[in-house]
Amino acid sequence: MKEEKILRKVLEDSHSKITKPRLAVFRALLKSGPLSPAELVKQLDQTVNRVSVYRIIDLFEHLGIVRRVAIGWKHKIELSEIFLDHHHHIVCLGCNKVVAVKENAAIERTINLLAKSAGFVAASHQLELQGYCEKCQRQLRRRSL
Amino acid sequence: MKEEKILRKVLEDSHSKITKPRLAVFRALLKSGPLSPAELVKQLDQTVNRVSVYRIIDLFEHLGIVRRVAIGWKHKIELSEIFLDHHHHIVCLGCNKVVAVKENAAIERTINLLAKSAGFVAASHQLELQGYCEKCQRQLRRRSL
DNA sequence: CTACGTGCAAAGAGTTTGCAACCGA
DNA sequence: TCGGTTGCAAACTCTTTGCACGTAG
Repeated sequence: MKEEKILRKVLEDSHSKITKPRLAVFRALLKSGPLSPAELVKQLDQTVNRVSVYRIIDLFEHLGIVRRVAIGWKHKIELSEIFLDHHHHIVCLGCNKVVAVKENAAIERTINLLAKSAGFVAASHQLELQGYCEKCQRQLRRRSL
Repeated sequence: MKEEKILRKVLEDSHSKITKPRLAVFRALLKSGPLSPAELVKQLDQTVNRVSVYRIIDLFEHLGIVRRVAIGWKHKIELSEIFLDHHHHIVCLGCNKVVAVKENAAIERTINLLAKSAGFVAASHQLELQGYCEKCQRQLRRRSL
């Protein structure tokens, strides 16, 4: 339970209380990965009130515990890089599976150059990929025979 | 009015009618760039009904006339690559200005490699940057003196 | 004990649906 | 003319706000 220790420390440091609803939201995200607010609400139904989920997301976002990411064009909540490595998402167009891909130096370099070409200094970025996972690639090949 | 000709052709080819509301939505996007559904509704208030705006967005999306992009964690509608070059967005953290940056080969190559490292074949991608534009960079420097 | 956090009720956005009237081909 | 399209009313979903009660520190 190393992650939960970090959570407790962040909450304490900001003089926020460690409550059951907050732990429940955190655990749901830790277990299930990126979830939309609605999915979080549904998953915690009977445990945490709808409204509290929204308020906890807000708090967590301000404290840097979670961040909002775009999956497709909808946004989801996921634990921030305090808990997870800097990564991006690739969504399989065949089976909708979401896989995390680790950030690497090449990407970072290329992105900084891209920003520079527009006269910008890059501060942060998000990248989202769509493609086909190995399993779905095989299925596609079989179908096209 | 070259773009409008393309629009007319796409609508005709799909046996959809060329109507005033549809032209109005298209022109708003052409003039203003990425807009959220709500912004579109507001901009077209008194011209096109709220509900019709949503239906037109839907139609345009299915016909590939527009696509939904994540700006911040909210989504906006923008004309698709039939009308615009493949590009990404960089948002200035100082003044919120959104600038389009053109796609280049280096990015594409790096992204394909990234997908490959996860066993995926990349089909498409979106990249969103945040940073500081030239003007805001200068202001930051001045302030920190 | 006290202030912060939660749940409930209800208000407010944003989005969708059903239906009659309208209009582009 | 006629079927697709629009506008209006209303339903529905998602998110925010106000307030009294509960609870962590």
